[in-house]
Amino acid sequence: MNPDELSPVAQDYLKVIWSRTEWGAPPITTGELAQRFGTSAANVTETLKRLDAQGLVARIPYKPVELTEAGAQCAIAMVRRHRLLETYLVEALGYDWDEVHDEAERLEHAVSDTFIARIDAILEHPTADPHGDPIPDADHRWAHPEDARRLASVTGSGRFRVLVVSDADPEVLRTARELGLVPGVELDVDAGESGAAGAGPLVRVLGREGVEVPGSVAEGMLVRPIV
Amino acid sequence: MNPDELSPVAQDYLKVIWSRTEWGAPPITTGELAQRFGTSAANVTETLKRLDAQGLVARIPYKPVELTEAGAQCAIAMVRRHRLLETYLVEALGYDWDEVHDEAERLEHAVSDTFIARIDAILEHPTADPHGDPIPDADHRWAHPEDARRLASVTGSGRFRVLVVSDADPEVLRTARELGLVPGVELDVDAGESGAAGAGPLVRVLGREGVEVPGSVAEGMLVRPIV
DNA sequence: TCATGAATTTAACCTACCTTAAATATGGTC
DNA sequence: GACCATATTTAAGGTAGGTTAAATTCATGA
Ligand SMILES: [Mn+2]
Ligand SMILES: [Mn+2]
Ligand SMILES: [Mn+2]
Ligand SMILES: [Mn+2]
Repeated sequence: MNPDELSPVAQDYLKVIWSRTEWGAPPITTGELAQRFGTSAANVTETLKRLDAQGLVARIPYKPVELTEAGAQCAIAMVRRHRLLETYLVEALGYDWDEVHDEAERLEHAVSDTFIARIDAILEHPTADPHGDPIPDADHRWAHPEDARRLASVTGSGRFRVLVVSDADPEVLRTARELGLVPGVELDVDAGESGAAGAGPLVRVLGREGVEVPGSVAEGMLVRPIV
Repeated sequence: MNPDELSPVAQDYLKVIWSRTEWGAPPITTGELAQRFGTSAANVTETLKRLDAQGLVARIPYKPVELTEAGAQCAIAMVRRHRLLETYLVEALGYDWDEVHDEAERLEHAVSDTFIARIDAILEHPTADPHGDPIPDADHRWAHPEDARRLASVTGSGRFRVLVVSDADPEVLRTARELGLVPGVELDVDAGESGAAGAGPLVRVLGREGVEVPGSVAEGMLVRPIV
């Protein structure tokens, strides 16, 4: 099913449900969806019933919701749109990486497949958005590193490369940029035992001073060990 | 009032009501709005009641509808968005002039003021869209030539310059382009008495063969006499 | 096993936008 | 001035996406 036969609300639900499990997290619950969309759990239940009736999610009452194959295909198409748009806003329109998410969140429901194909070509088929999130290609294929983990979950010490910085909170993005923590950067991490709540791990970006990474930033950052 | 506090439906109504009088035509009726949006007259009446309650139109039952000052300001902001987007799609994304209208019709409801300001700067503050329609500036000012008329209404003969080709019908745009009838072009027109219905005036583009312009194209084209 | 608190669903109600069918106002015409 | 065709409005009803409050289910700890 083509995602633009769906309402903007349906498109957003599929995208959020899919994104939840992108890095291996368990499926999303009614309450979490309500929080994410700033709406009531009652409204989420009703909306999930409609998506279930359309064959886009497999809903079991009282359980976290999962996508059907059709729902997943629509979701991936929406994720592709969202991330290509974010990339275009940064590369072609001079947006900062903490400004693009909200704009893309609206544009993704309005652009045509033609528009997406044009910016994909102009950007020369990028494989990651400004935050490091992978961009599925036109055939809905993309590469996810197996050994990604949250910086906040790193214990002990070692050398890592930054993969992704979550675009959910603009403040996290601004802080990360100030600390030099952008996708591709190499880090020496020394995280003690398991990180006291609040304070994050001690991190040294190569060629910079050591800094303590705030918990919120470490929580939103995915890294992979360098072999 | 800022137009993005309004629903897409409200935004489109204001834009269409405003556009109707842009070149001096009388205000638009319920029936014409219904036809334009492909909906029922009953639905138009209900929607106009809501716009009236919001102070955006001054509705007198059974009369053509007119905008309030607040409604006109929103309308102009939407027209500006629409025409800047059309221009950007042609200039930056390689769209053809008969493809941009539908895409802009959706994007205009999704873009932020920031987005509009960026493309306005990149395009160096254009004053006309690809069809020749004037683009209001950020202060909602723009220039309309006084002596514009429909090519279909020209009688006798004379020299004219093409101002605008209507973007309502992509087929008209393709035909106009094939005939060389694009904004800025000079024409020698010989239109006989008042044009038999269907067949349009005889037109000779400077440096080209004389051609008979189809009625639908002559109807959608605004020209001004060259002094 | 069973009581309890939290999460979830159901119920009742709302607005915006859409439909079709029926009623009504309007602008000529005789 | 009454009549008629047409445009418009009103009426009744539907769906998507919201709300709050009440009922229900689930997981869990005593
Ligand atoms: Mn969105
Ligand atoms: Mn992103
Ligand atoms: Mn247009
Ligand atoms: Mn529109």
